[in-house]
Amino acid sequence: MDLHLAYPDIFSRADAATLTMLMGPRQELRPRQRIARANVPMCQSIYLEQGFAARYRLDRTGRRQFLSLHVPGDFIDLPSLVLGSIDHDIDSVGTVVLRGIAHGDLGRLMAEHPPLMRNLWRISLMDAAVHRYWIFRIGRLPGRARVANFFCEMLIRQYARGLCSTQRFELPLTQTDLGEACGITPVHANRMLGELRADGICDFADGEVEVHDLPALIRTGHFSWDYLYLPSEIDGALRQQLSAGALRAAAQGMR
Amino acid sequence: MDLHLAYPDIFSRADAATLTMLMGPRQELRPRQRIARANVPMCQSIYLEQGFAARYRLDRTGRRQFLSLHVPGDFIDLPSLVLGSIDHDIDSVGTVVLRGIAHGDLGRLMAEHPPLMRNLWRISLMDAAVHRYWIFRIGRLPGRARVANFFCEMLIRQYARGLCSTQRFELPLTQTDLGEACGITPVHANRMLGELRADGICDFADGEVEVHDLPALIRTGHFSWDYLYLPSEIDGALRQQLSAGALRAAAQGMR
DNA sequence: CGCGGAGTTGAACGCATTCAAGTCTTGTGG
DNA sequence: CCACAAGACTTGAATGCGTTCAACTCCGCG
Repeated sequence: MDLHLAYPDIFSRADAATLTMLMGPRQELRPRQRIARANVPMCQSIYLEQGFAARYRLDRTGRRQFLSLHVPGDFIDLPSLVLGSIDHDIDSVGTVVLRGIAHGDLGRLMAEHPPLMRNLWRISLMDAAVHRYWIFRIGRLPGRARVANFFCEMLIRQYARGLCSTQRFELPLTQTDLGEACGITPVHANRMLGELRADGICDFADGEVEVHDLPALIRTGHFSWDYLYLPSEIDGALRQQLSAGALRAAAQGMR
Repeated sequence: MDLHLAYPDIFSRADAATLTMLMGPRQELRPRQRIARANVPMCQSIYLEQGFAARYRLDRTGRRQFLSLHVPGDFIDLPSLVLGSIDHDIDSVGTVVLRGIAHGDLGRLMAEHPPLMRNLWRISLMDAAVHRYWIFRIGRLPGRARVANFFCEMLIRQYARGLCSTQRFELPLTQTDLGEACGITPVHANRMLGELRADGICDFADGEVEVHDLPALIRTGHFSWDYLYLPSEIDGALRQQLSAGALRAAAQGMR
């Protein structure tokens, strides 16, 4: 995943090329490896070229709560660039490919080229909007809607990068991981998945979600994607797909 | 609350003075008034000179989920400076005093004085760290611990600004608001407060929290403040207070 | 072959919600 | 000045969603 493709409205091709020049070598990590550690001073930020990565905090009993889940193409660990370190751990979820960018290089580049700083800031703010939506999801939605809502986010974030269609997307989590993302137990996650499957809404297996009825998934999850700040073309494409799907469904219903 | 006092490690006295020059007139709002609206283009950011303000999202049934609660001295609505608008509403909680800073003025100032941008970015990142901790609180802690944990955050954020001692602090919320912050019902919030009171830990009434046993409050809330990125003097002062309190408690226990 | 992790399912329990009633305070209008 | 309405707080009782405990299957791997 190339930086310009990942953030088309943030990095021009030229900016993306400059940043890519500064990146260190590709580094592959296996599942459940530590990417960044809490309270350890960092000297580089990380670009998640392939794969998924989870930020999480442990509770007293040692169980994880995911704080966010990064999808391929995310520029992660920007907080450490400005704050020096982070307050939580980040692990790979599934196999990942990372590339580091030294804080020093980024600092020099931002000094020469100030708009870059604003662009990176913008990415941080979009991440923060996602954090806030997670608070809403976990605080207000019942388990079934939580899972559906989470799937919607993962679908649309990947769709926006051209990584999937609206029928199927990658999500290399175990059911336990899914529970840790949604704040429910693995057993309950399993049951909610069973319901979504039985209702013909979607099917989660083998690290993939197959979406059978996207409008129903969105409805069940009480989802709206206003918080994702999608480029307007993508937003338009999505709306079109959905209304086309609705028309098709209505036509089928009329037969 | 002066900007330098609110962010001593971010804004020097000189920077704070410059920014304060740009601020519009003080504006007082009564409780539960709209400060910023979702999806409406903003042309100014807001400094919360006095009082409390809540970001929230409504669920389908019209109930609010707080996404964050700003305390006096917070620079709020920085997201709108970079993103243009926000995806949720912000209301006053209790009476507030606001001062606006035009995005245009901020933009010019950042252009002349690049370090300022990094400092504002830093504030955004500290806010994001708080968001993440809210996910943890709501996702992993049972009701009683959630309330205690939330109180700890409110205490320490205000303590760090010199707004309170560790014995008592302002929190002009109703029990319903508290429930909306912690993701529980008003009735349950009431019961958890009753337990904390009965256990001699703290007492929440009339918009104030009286802390009777801070170590117990922290323990009950499974709280740690690593995510608040406090200036080291403040962090040190807090640790000292706590260990002094523990020693005093131990001495009393030995009598 | 046997181990361990992931997924599945049943049953009992319990935390939190919901519904409901009642108190108290505050502010407003008769 | 009092009556009354509205909102905040409190408490009880019933319900139910989600957790916990437990058993069992399936699959990949040593």
